[in-house]
Parts: sequence; C-alpha cells; structure tokens
Amino acid sequence: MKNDTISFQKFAKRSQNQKIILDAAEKVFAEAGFAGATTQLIADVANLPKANVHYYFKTKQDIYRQVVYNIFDIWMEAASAFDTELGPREALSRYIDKKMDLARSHPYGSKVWASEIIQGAPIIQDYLEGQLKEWSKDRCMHIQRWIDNGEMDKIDPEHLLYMIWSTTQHYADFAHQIETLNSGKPFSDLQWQTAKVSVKTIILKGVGLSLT
Amino acid sequence: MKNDTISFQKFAKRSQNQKIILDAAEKVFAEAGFAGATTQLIADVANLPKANVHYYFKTKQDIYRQVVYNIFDIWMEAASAFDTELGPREALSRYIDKKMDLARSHPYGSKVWASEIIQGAPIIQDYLEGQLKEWSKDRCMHIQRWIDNGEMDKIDPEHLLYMIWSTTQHYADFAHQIETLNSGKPFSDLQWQTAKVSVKTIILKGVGLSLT
DNA sequence: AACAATACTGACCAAACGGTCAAGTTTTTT
DNA sequence: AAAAAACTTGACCGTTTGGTCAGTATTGTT
Repeated sequence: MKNDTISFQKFAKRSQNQKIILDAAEKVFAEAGFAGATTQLIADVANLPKANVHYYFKTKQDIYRQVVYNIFDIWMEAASAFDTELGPREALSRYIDKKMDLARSHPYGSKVWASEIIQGAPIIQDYLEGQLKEWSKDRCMHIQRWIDNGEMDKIDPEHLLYMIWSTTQHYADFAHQIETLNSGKPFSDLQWQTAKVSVKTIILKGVGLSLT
Repeated sequence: MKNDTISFQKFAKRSQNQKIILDAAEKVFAEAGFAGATTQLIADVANLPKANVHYYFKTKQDIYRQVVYNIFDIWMEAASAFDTELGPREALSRYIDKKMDLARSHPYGSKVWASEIIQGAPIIQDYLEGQLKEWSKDRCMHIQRWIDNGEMDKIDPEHLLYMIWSTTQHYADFAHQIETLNSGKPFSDLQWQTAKVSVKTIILKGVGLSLT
C-alpha cells in the first residue's frame, strides 16, 4: 500500500519532469530545427538548469527521438479516425476533421514532423516503412474498393491521401504564413471552422461525394 | 572591345562561382536546416575551400538570404501562371500545373522555403507582408468575382489558395515520405503525371469546375 | 535516526563552428 | 614588363555547443 504510493510518486516525479522537458523541447525543435535547438534553450523554456535536462535525457538526440515518437503516436491515433466501415463520406469527413483539429491543437508537433521528413527522416524512417506504409496501403485498398463499387469517383487513392495530409497539415506547418496573410492575427474559432468546411467541401466534392 | 570581354569575364567568374556556392548551399540548407548547415559542408559540396566560400559571401546568413530570395523569385514567376484573364478553369489548371512542375524541378528550394516558414520566416517576413500578401489579395478578389458570377462554387478563396499551395508543395517537401511509400523509388514520369492529374481533377471538380 | 536512492546543479571541457587573415597565385590593366 | 586587382587557401582564433562530473540536497526506506 505505502510501497505502491511511494513507487507511484517516484515514477510520477520522473515522468512529470520528463514531460516538462519534452514539451519545451517540442516547441524549441519546432522553432529552431534539430540543429538550431540548443539544450540550454530547451532547459530555459523548461525552467530547469541544463544539467538537469541531461539528468533525464542522455543526449539531445534522445530528447528529439522521444518528441518525434510522441508525435507519431498522436498521428496514428488520428489515423484511426479514418474508419473504413463508415463508408467514404463519413470516413473521409471524420478523418479530415480530426486532422484539422490536430493541426490546431498540436502545431509544434506537426512542425517537428515536417522538418524531420524534409530532412530525410533520419530518425523515423523505420516508422515510415512500417506502420505508415501499412496503414496507407490498407486505406488505399479500401478507397479503391469504394471506387470499384461506384461509391466515389475514380481517382488515385494514394494522391487523395497526400492531398488530405498536405492540406490539413498546412494549417499547422505554415501557420506563420497564414497568420501573416491574416493581418498578423491567428485564426479565430470561426476562421478555423471555415477552414475545416472549405477543405472538406472541396475534397469530398472533388472525389464525387457531397457533404452531409 | 577587349575591355568589354574582360569585364564580362570578370563578372562571369564571380557570378559563376557564386552560383556554384548557392546551388550547393540550397541543397545543404534543405537537408540540414539553417543551423545544421555548416559552411564547411557547403564548401565541400561546392568543391571549394571554406575560406573561398567566405571570399564570395561574408556570412552564412548572407548565403542563406540569397538562397531564399532566389526561391521567392521562382515562386513569383510561377505565380504569374495564375492568369485571371483566362477564367477560372484555365487559370487554376495552369497554376497547379506550374506549381507541380516546380515541385519536381526545385525540390530543394521548396524545402528551404518550407523550413523558413516553419521557423517563423525570420528572413523573408517582409516579402510575405508585401508581395505575397498583395498577390494573394488580388487573386482572392478575382476568385470571389468568379464565384459571384456563378462561374464556380461558393468557397472561401483564401482556403482554395492554401489548398493549392499545400498540395503541390507537398510533392517537394515530403518527397522523402512519398518515396518511402513508393517502395523507396522516386516518382516516374508517369507517376508525376498521375499526381498532376489527380490534384487538378480533385481541386477543379471540388470547386465546381471540370477538367478539359 | 541512519541509510540509500534519487534528484539537482555550478563549474568545467573537448570538439566544432563561423569567420579572419596573411601570404600566395592568377588574371587584368597600364 | 610591371603594377594592380582579383582570386585562392592553409592556418588560425574566439565563441558556442553538447555533454560530464563531483558534490550537494531532497526524498524514501528501514
């Protein structure tokens, strides 16, 4: 009983501090890139001495790796929103919704992911070749089935996926550009909603489905 | 006469070496980010001693600035393919074509641009607020006019632009991911054509226009 | 209270970096 | 042919970086 509590608290402290560091790191990596991110800056943002950061993570690469893994997990969770049992309209619609929500709630993560891919995926190549490839293949197969069934237009499923990925993530990765074109102001709730509707409308109609 | 030739050659040598350095730098900046790019590596790729690189460019930032400016110029040239006089179908179609061509021919440039924006546009903020904003406003106005004229569906012009930008640039910025999902092979001519057609088909139909 | 384990930190270090410079070579001008 | 201008480069330097470490404080266990 007491033992459990103690063990739990020990665990809690460690993992709590790790979370603080990882959150800080995600922001710093997003804004400066891997090389531009200094452990000192991560420490400053986390409000800890640099040596303390190295107490929890051996190297900068370890921190980065963990940040990227966490992002991938979140991405995979969103991926499950693409539920092929629901049929094309609902599956695509919900997936786009979910991805737009993520673009808004996890902009730093999306940026780190983008930078990682741009630079050739030195860290998460395994994941791309494994889980991502598998997931994509499966979804493309289902999309193709819908097409063969006459439930949607004949388009290349692969490129439909790319379009969804790019369009939704654009709102996170290029948020600064969008903000600049929006008179320097971040999107309001209403603007986010408009974005969501616009993306869904164009893509769904574009592949021969309609909203609602 | 002789004077002209000499002056020209002087100019040629200088600008020729600068181009070699800038080409190397574009690649290195794309693959490593600004901070991760070392002048030594740029020099190696350019096949020059590091000191020679610094003879032509005072600082790393100067090189980077020039690289980004060059990309912006290319982007602006592509932007003119969006010729509103042609009507919505042709204007959008040609613009998407041009952007897809650029994604294929200038992948490094696109990546540098993406990284620059992701990191908050420290260098080209002026351009975003100036030329890009102006261009966007103008095109959005024309798109709105088409909509008011009943020539296309009622969608938010701004988001249509974002969709075109993100989708086309995705093929450059995320080329590594796409390649991985394509069994590690770069797109063939045919695959590029399929990509182009897919993007155009979905977007044009998505906004109530048809191909051809 | 004594002990052990975990958490914390200032001071330090080797390596790598952007950038300089003086001394050379080549090219252009007179 | 000789002076000037432009180009080339190895060696060098101050600064910054990721990472270490020895010593201290805090927390948990008996």
